[in-house]
Order: sequence, then structure tokens, then C-alpha cells
Amino acid sequence: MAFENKFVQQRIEKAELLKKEGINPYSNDSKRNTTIIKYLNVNSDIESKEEKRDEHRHYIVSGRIKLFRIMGKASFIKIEDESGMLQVYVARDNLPEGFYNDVFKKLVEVGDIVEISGYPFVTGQGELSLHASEVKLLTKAISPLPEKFHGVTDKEIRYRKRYLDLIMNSDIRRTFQTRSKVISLTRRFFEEKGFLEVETPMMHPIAGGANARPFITHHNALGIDRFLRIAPELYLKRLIVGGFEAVFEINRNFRNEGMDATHNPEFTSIEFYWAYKTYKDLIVITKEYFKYLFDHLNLPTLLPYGDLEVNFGNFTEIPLIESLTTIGGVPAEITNSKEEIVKFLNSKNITVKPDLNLGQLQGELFDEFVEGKLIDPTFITEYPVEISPLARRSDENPDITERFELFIAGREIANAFSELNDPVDQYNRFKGQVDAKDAGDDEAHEMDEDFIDALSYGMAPTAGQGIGIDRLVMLLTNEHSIRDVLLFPAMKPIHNDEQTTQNEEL
RNA sequence: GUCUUGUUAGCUCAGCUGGUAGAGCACGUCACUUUUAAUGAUGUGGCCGAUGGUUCGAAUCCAUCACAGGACACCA
Repeated sequence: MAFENKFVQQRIEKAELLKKEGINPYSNDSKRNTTIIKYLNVNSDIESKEEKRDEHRHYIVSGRIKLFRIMGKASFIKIEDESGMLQVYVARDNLPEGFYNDVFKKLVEVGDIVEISGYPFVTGQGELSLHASEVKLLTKAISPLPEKFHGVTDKEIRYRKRYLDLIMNSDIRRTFQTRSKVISLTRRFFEEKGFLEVETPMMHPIAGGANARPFITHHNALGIDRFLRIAPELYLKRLIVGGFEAVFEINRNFRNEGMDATHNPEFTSIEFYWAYKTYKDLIVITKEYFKYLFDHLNLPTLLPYGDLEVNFGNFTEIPLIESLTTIGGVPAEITNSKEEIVKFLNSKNITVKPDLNLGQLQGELFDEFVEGKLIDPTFITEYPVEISPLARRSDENPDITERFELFIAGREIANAFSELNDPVDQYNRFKGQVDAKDAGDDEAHEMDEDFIDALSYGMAPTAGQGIGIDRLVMLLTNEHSIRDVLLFPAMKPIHNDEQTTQNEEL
């Protein structure tokens, strides 16, 4: 089982030998007084000095050994901390009697975490390095690191053992630092706009707010099932009813559906709700939000994404029906006829489910001919009411809703609308969903009577929006799999023989 | 869910039409006091993803399964 690998055994023996030498292989007595990046910055003047060294300066740095080059009575090692990589020169005659030969060369190796004291100097090859006067082992690594040149490239290992991926591919830290900044900037942006951050339940008695299959969990003491939330929407709206006028929540949603390059069972979104505003105000604040992100992340306006280049200075707005013809090249005369749309789709070898209504067919046309062409940020507005169950109808045209979706690089990034606040209309739409559920649609909503009750007390006219943070981070970091922007993406168990049998018994 | 590619040493990978397992790195030993994936010599290291089949003989061929990557479908 654990530690049976012979390389691991070898290293455990080294740890034992260290203990016999009176050296703790897991010492926590760290005296580090600078980071590697600071060391390199502060001592960048050494290069210009006559002797290329300054023995009066003294630093203590720590890090993991990534490279180990022994050259007889002296060695070069490279150590890495969170901030960067540093070369250390270790010579026998600068260390206590016997330490170099008996301890350093024999019992310290790549992967170990060490602490080095010494002074700065520049090598003959011109690299600013640290001249060691003391080497102290902080942590013995008993598993060997992957190969030093190729590192770990196997995606499966990288996702399952993210710690190893971070050790070996330290540049991916930048992706996760960007992710952290996006979340932090998002929080700051909405706070500066006067929004209140709230936390609503993640265990719901009724899974609502989206069309999705939920995870089910169980409350032992109450003896009842709960659903992990698929969206925070209905709770956030209850808060608007209660009198909060601008709220947001950044957190996880859970959907019990397939996994692929853009879907993880748990994903992070921000949803925000804004009273006395409409979806038009949301378009304005969304543009401001992107500008804020780009300014604070120092991203260029022309951002590459794969083979594409996205111009974040070019936000446009277009109603869905109009986009079908101007962007999708669909003949204008067919977009308002079910029969004509079906005929057109069939002529393009696209088959659709029978009995789709006009709005759904328009949605099909959009997915097929428009979505992929929306590279620069585009707000698609005026969605058909049939495919917008939670949005408020337009006062001018009852067939369309006050809604937009934002598309960037051919993908949906945000979904927003003026919220439905007519409790009777909402009740009837829920009822329609309940009928659909009874008819076998297991993603249809359930009746949420408490939410209807809340609306019945009156919700101020409100606009609400959701932005998928994972997909946003993918866009900003030029990553094409959601697994590359999640530290620990969901993976299937490797050895699931036992689990499978357990499941079969259930 | 469908199709497709992969799974061989700790890591990165070879292994042809079936004949009993290879390299580099890492690790051990030796040499080497300014290297840059250090170098040179030498050695250890494997249930060839799992199960079954074909065969005198399977890492190799066939089937099933597991996991992963990619594409498509479904889903927001």
C-alpha cells in the first residue's frame, strides 16, 4: 500500500539516517528572512560590482530543491519558493566538517525543502546566486519528483494531484492567481457600486432558479432530503422583497449533469439583483464591470483566445431576431414562421425535435447560425418569451422578454433580465413547469409556494444577472477546459471496484 | 450517451508482422570546487490499466470493463 515503492523506501531510509545524525528531517525551525524574488531584486546590483559578490550581506531563503548538480567538492542547486527560482552554490569548505560529504551529498536530494543562509554573488556564467554558508533541511520529501525536464504532462495526474502539477508546472499558479483576483475584483466592484454581499442556503428544500437536475443529500436528524442548490436566484429575490435593493452572491452551484470541457458538477457564479433597475441598466454595469476587470488585471483590450482575438473595446447590442439575419445569414422572411424555419433547418441537414414552438425554433436558429460567430462581446437582447421562463415580458411586445445574454468568443458568458415580479404570472409559469415535470421533464421546476408567497408581498421592479466565473476565467486566461481553471476538478474514482459493489448493494 | 485515441519503471517515452522488457531523467556507487536539463563511468529499478479469450507462446491479436484526452450529442 502506502510507501511500498522502492524509491520511497530509499528516501525513508535517508530520513532515518538523518535522525541518527541528529538532524530533524521535518524541522519547523525556519529563520527565513526574505523571499527569492526579493533576494533577486535587492541584489541585482552585485553584477556591477568589481568582485561580483558582497560577503557582508546575509540572507536566509527557503524553498524546494528543483535541480541538483554535484561537481565534486562543490554543488549547484536550484531552489524554488512561491515567488521564484534561485541558484545556490554549496561548497564543501564553507560548511561544517563532514556535513557536505555525509549529509548534503548523500541525504539531501531533489524535492526536499531546504533553508540556505549565505551571501549574494554572480557566477562566471553571470547568474545571480546565493553562496551558502549554512544548509538546513526543513522537510524531507520521501516521494521523488517527476522528471526534471518534461515534468508532469499527463492531464490525469495534473488534475488528480494538483499539488504535483503546481510543484512541476509552477507557471499555472498564474492562472489561479488570476482566478483569485477576478473573484476579489468582482466582489470589490459590486461593493463599490453599493451592493451587499449575502450568503443564501446551499441546501434547498426545493431546487429552483434554473433548469437542471440537482444533487440530493440527506438530513439525518430531520429525516428529510435536501437538494444542493442549482442557483441562488429565488433566495436573492426574496431578499429584494425584504427590502435590500442591491445584493450579490459569489459562490458554488451544483448540477447533477454530464461533465465535459465546459461543465463541472460544482461551479462558481456571481448572481446580482438590483431593485428599481432594468436589463438596460445591466448592460451598462456589465460594460463597466469588464472595464474594471481589464484595468485591474492589466489585460490588453485585444485579448487572444485560442485562434481568436477578442476586442474588449467593441461591445455591441443586437436583438435576437435581427441577429438571425444580419449575423446568421438566415433569410428575414422565414424567421416568424414555424413551418418555414423547420423547412430551412431541414434544408441545412439539421433535424429538430417535433412540436417546438416558434420561440424555441428561433432559439435553434440562433444556436446554429449565430452563437459561434459572436466573437467580440455581444449583448443579444429581446429573447422570445417561450425560452425565457423567468424574465419579464416586454410592455411593448408580449412575445419577447426584457432579457439579454452576453456572448464572447462564441460562448455565453452572462444571462440577465428584468425580473418577473407579477406573483400570479409567476404562479402560472410554475404550474406550467409542474405539468411538464409530470409529463416526464425531470429538469422542469417545482412549485415553490414560499417564493410565490414572497412575491405576493410585492417585489420592487428588479433586474438580475448571473455570470459564470469559471468560464469568465477561462476567457481571461486563454484556457479551453474548465478543469484548467479549477484547482481540484471533479474526477471519477480510479479504483472503484469496491465502490461499485457497494452501490450495487444499495 | 455515441465515436475516437491513449494507458509499458517514480516521471517523459520507445517497443514493427506474436518469441519472454528498453532509453532518458531520477536513485545507488565512483570521478570532478563556477555548473545551467552539468559531465563521464557503472549499477539497481516493471503484475506492460483490469479480466477473459485465441495461441505451443501475448505488452503486442480479439472481447469486455475501468480511467483519461479529443470530437459530437444533450444540458445552461
